[in-house]
Amino acid sequence: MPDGSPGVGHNSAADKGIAAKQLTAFVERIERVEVDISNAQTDRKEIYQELKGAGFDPKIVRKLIGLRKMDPAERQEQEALLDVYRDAVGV
Amino acid sequence: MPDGSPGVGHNSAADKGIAAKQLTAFVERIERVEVDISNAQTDRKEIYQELKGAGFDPKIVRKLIGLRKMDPAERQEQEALLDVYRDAVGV
Amino acid sequence: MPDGSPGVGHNSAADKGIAAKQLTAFVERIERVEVDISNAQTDRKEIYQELKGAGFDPKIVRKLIGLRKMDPAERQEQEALLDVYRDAVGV
Amino acid sequence: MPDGSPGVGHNSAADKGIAAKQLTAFVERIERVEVDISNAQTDRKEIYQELKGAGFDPKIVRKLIGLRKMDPAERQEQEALLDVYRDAVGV
DNA sequence: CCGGGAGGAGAGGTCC
DNA sequence: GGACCTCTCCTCCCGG
Repeated sequence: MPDGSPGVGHNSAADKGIAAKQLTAFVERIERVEVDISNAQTDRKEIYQELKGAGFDPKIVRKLIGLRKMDPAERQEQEALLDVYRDAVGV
Repeated sequence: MPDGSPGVGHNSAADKGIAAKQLTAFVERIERVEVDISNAQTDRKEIYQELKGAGFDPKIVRKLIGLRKMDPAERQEQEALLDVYRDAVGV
Repeated sequence: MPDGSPGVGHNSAADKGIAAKQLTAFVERIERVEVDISNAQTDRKEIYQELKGAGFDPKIVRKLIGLRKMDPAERQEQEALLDVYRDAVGV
Repeated sequence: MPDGSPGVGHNSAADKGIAAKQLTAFVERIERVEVDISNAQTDRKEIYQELKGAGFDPKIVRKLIGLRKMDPAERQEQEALLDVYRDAVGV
């Protein structure tokens, strides 16, 4: 056993220790970014509350934002097609 | 202890048995309806595949069906409001 | 023009009519199965309410049903691995 | 009409202009926080990829993180109850 | 075979 | 306190 790993002979326990450290590090990194996500989500929620207080309809605003996210060309295409379908089935 | 419950004296074990039977019954009932749900979902999926094969856009058809689910008056209201918002922000 | 299609000469309008019929048929088929889905979902919800009334915890029952859905071998594997991870990070 | 609002007499057009500005401001604020959310989500995704590359099972790690989010007392309660239920239905 | 996107389920917040 | 409804998360399916 020529290597310099900690522990001589069977070193599975040491390996497990390394893996445990690795895993813990990953988990903590994830939890950190999840804090960021959660904070931003809270911010967004507050904006929607504010917006509602100002008399805007949050549901419609969500749709609006969804529209703005789309590629303009594609959005237009889809809206045109939807109009065709609506006409076809009579909505 | 005048009742005819199985087991004399402490009958907590018997109670647990009863609860176990109850729980199993509930679980099996749920699983049965979930089979129904799953089957119907499969059916729907197949229809969408068929529809796609016929040249229709499944995504748009989903929107169409969503529109049909809405109350007509409310749908019109929301669409009108959305138009107002779109105009306001320039979408 | 020997056929009996409505419209003479160019029949794109007729084609659109055909497509409209097709689309309507698809939509109605979908809506029919969605009624089935909705009914079954309602049934399930009622069972959960009943079960809650009997003193069982619906949330845990959901997990239980999830476990029953899994392949036993795979379930055991995943539980074993989770135990390893829990031990590693100390949960 | 002593105020300095743009437009004389009926000023609904001006009001609409104000509302449009307000709405645009809200929308842009929301979109800004959504950028933050999206960035953080991307970060998390990358960590999961990295973790997977290191030989960990992402799915199980997700469960692990879910467990860590829970209140310890409540977590133990729920796990105990789940064990009871599992025993009852034989999982 | 993997990544992205859509659908469904679960959890939390809100209103009654 | 319960019921509805929304939002988030997870899973599954399709496309590359």
